[in-house]
Amino acid sequence: MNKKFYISTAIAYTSAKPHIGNTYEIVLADAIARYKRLLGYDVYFQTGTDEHGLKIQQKAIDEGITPQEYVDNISKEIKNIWDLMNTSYDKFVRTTDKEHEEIVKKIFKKLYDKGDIYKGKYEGWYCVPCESFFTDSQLVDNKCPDCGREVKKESEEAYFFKLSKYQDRLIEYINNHPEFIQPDSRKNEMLNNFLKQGLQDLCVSRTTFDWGIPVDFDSKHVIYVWIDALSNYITFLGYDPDGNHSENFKKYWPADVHLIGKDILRFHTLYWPIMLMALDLELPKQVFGHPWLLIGDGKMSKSKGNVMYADDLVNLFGLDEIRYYLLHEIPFANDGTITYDLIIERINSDLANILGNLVNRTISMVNKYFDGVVPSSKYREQIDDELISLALKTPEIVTEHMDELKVAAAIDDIFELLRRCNKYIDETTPWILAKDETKKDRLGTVLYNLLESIRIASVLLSAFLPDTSKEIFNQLNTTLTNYESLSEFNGMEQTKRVNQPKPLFARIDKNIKLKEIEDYKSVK
RNA sequence: CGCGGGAUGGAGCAGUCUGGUAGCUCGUCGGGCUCAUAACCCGAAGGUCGUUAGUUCAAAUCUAGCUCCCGCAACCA
Repeated sequence: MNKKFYISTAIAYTSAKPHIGNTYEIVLADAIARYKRLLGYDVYFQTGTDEHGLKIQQKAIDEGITPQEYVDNISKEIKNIWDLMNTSYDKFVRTTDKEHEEIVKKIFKKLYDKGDIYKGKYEGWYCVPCESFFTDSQLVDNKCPDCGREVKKESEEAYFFKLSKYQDRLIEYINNHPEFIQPDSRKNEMLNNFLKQGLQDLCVSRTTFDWGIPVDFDSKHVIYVWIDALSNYITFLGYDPDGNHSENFKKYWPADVHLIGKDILRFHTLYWPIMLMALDLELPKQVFGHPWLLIGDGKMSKSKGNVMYADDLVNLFGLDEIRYYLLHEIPFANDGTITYDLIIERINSDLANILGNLVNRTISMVNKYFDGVVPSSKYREQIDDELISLALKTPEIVTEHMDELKVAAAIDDIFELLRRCNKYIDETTPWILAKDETKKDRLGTVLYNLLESIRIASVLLSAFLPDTSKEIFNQLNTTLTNYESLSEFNGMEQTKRVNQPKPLFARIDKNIKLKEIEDYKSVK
C-alpha cells in the first residue's frame, strides 16, 4: 500500500474576498500535494472556509441578508478562486456543515466532561457599539481600536479551556520534535513568547453573538472560533468523539503538514496541539508557518489601495504565470514581494526565455531536421555526460527540497536543468551538424538528449505548472509522465513524431503591459 | 531593558547553524551564435556583506553594544 500524506491549508475566513496573499497558501499546498502524488503517495489535501463569528454576523446584517446567505456567497467565491488557481484539493470543507457542527458540540462536551473546559468569567474592555471585548494591549489610547470610542471594563460568563494543564507536555513535545514547528525561528518565538511565560486559559465561548455553534448544554453560549475552526482538520475526516472513527480518519490522521500563515501559528502550535492532547489524539507531524507576500515594501491592505486579487492577476498574466510567481518568489522563511514589474520580469526571463524558448527551439529542430521523428540516440559523446547526469540527478534534488517544503528551491533546481539544456545547444551547435549529412546520427543524439531532458523537467514541473507541463507533453507527444520514468534517460520513444512547436509563453512588453494594467484597473 | 526576525553590488534573493578567495537571478556593458519567442551562450564592470567594538592566524558567518525596518505581544481567523 502507498504511504499516505495528509496536507491541509488553514480554512479561509469568509469575511471578504481573499487577496493574492491569501491565495498563495492554497497554491503552495497544491504544489506540495501534487508533488507527493507524483511520488506515489496516497494524498489527502483539505482546505475550506471558516464561517462563524461576530464579524460575519455583522456583515450579513449590513447587507440585509442572513449570515448563512452571506457565507454561502463568500465561500463560493473562495472556492471559485481556488478552482481558478487549478488547485487539486480533495475536500473543500465549510464549518457551517451540519455534521461538523454536531461533532464540534460533542468535542466541546467531551472536554467539559473531562474537566478541561470549565465555566468562568471573562474580563476585558468592552465597547458597547462594537459589542466586542478587547485586552489592555489591544486598546488604542485606551479607546476602542475599531471605532475609537470609550470602552468600559466588563465581565461576561464564559467557558475556558485549561491550556495550563498541558503546557509542560507541549513544551516537551516541541523540544523532542524539532521538525514540528517550521521554520525554526517560529518555534523559538512560540516557546519564548508564550510557553515559557505560562499559558493563560483560553476563552472558548461567547455570549455576545449567536452566529456560531451553540454549546448544547448551555444554549446562551456559542462555541468560539478555536474549537470550531481548528477541529475542521479532524471532523471532516470522520473523527468521532465516542471513538467510532471513520476509515478515513484512521488512515490519514495525524496530518503530515498543516500549512498556515505565520500570523496564526500560535493557534496551530499551542491551542490546537493542546486540544488534541486533551482528546487523546496524535499531534500533526508538522506545522509550517509560511511567510507573507508583500506589495513593494508594504503589506497589502484595502486602505492602501494596493490589493491584488488572484483573478485579476490571472486575467492579466495567465494562470501558470501567476502560479509560477507565487511558488518561486516566496522564500522559505522571509516575506516575499510582489509587484507588476517583478511578475513581468519573471515571466519573461524564466518562463518565456529559458523554458518556453528552449522547448520551442528544440521541437523546431526536430521538425526541421528529422521531419518531427524522434531520432535515435546512439552516437553519444563525452560532452553529453554532464547534461545527462544532471537530468538524472535533478529529480532527487527536487525531491529533497520538496521534503523540506523548500518549493522555490525545488523550482530553481528544475530551471537549472533547463539552463543547462540551453547551454548544451550552444556547445553542440546542432545547426552546424545539420549542414553535414555524415553527422546526422550525432545530430539526432543531440536532439534526443534535449527532448529527454525536457521531458524529465516537464514531469517535475507538473506539480507546479500543471497546464504548461501538459502542453509540453503534448508537443513532445509523449505519455510517459510518471516519476519512475525519470530514473533512466530513455523515456522519449524513438520513431514517434513530435508535434508542431507552439510558444508556451509570450514575452511581455513591459510598457505595453503596464499600460494595459492601468486600463484594466480603471475599467473595474 | 517584553519576544522574535531582517539589514549582502541598481533590483529581488542565497550564503550565517558547521568561521577560511562573497554567490545566484534580473538589469547594464562587451563579445559569440542564428535552431529558437531580438530569445540562447560566453566574458566584464559593479558590494569595505547596516554600524561600532571584541574573539581569532582568519568573520557576511561567533560575542557585545548601537541604528533603522518588520512581525508578534494571547483570546483580533
